Amino acid sequence: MKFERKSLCGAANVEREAPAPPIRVLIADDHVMVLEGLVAIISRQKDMAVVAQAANGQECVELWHEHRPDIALVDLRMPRLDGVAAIELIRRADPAARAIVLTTYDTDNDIVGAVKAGAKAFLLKDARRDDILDCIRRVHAGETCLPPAFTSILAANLSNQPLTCREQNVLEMLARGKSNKEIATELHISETTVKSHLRSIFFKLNVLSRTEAVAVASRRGLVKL
Amino acid sequence: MKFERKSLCGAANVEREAPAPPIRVLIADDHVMVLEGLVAIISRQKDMAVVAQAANGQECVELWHEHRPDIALVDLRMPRLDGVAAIELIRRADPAARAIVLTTYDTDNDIVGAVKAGAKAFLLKDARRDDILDCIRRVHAGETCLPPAFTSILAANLSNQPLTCREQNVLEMLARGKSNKEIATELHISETTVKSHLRSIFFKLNVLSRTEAVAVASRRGLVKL
DNA sequence: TAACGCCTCCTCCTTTTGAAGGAGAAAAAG
DNA sequence: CTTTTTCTCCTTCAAAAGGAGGAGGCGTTA
Repeated sequence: MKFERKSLCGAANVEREAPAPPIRVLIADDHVMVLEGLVAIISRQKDMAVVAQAANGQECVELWHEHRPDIALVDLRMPRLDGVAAIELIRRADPAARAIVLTTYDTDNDIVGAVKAGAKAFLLKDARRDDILDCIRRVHAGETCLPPAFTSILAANLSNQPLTCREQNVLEMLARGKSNKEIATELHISETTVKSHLRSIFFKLNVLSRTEAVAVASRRGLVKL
Repeated sequence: MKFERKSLCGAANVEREAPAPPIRVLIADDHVMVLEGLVAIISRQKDMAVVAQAANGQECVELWHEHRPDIALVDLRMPRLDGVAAIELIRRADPAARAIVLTTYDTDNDIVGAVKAGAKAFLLKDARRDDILDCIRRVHAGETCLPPAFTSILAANLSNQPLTCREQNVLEMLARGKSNKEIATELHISETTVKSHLRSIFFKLNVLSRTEAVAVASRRGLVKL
């Protein structure tokens, strides 16, 4: 505020002669409703411009190389190449690239991967108009912004040891309501082994029973319904 | 096709003199991204016009009375008044009103309620552009359209007996991973009674175990995560 | 090579769950 | 006022799940 006042005259002159260039935004989302919505919202801003739209992760990476936007808004769940992979590819080519992740679920397990991939911010799909615009401006200014709900998930997920491949298999069958015996048969292992994996799962998820494990797994998005 | 050919000349004349009035659409969704997206997509069509936008169910009903649109696109999950209730209110005032339900999940339990409330069609939020426009035109023409995934859910839900209040309580605690003993304590009933309710639940959900019950309940949206 | 994590399997033991039967009381619907 | 539904509780019994502890094979990495 003070800065603006101080240099108000000068700034006005500068703006008239050479207005600040708009923030160039790339949007990637396979949901046409969301994609179009973001385009409409962002295009309406004077200080922003949508330079490209992608419907999947692969297209997102290609268009990023073509247009070199200031900010990429990237959906987590996309066909061909998911959001995390897309962000990784982009940031491998240019570590300074700034990506904001779009996600429907604040419980999404992939947000951990997204942070590791270098995402600067998260936007839930139920974000308000101002949240969206604020977020873009802040990230463009070099800040990051994580919704409060995400902090706890990140903490939980970073501290918690990840499930091993086999444990993941067992968990998925658990979530389909299979019994130990059924799991053993389908995975071609003994029932004892299944129990063994289950104990590890219970420990890692910090639960006491298979039922609770299914509940937690479903809540955290560890298994697809 | 044959009809169009037959009266092509006449139709052309009519269109030049008095073009068919556009389909007047009301859109209700609390997600600004989706709302804006639909507005953008629909506004671009020559034969459609967005006459009002609502951010919650209450607003939706009010704006419907004010504008009397041909079609209302209504999100299921909205604050203040959910989609089902909004559609009920609207159709109570005018049984000829046509509503299309927007939903994120094709497993959403509320779709049964929406059908009962008189919804004419369903649109998943990952629908393609053409699906959306087709759906609106078909409903305006008096047709209905239900995505194939919905048919089975409707069949399952309409045939299945609903859970009693007590059974619902037990199911919710089940989904939180509680044991029979814990459920009994919290509900101030004996463990045998809990088991009794569980048997009814298993029968109604057509499952064999508590774990499977939680899996199915979570899939069908019978319990909130 | 040694340490480590992962997957596999074992035994012994306790607790929990689920099936199957019946049965009484209260409330809602007819 | 009946009938139906719902909720409550009982017994008995078999099966499933879970806890504790140990152990061998295998591949990777320090």
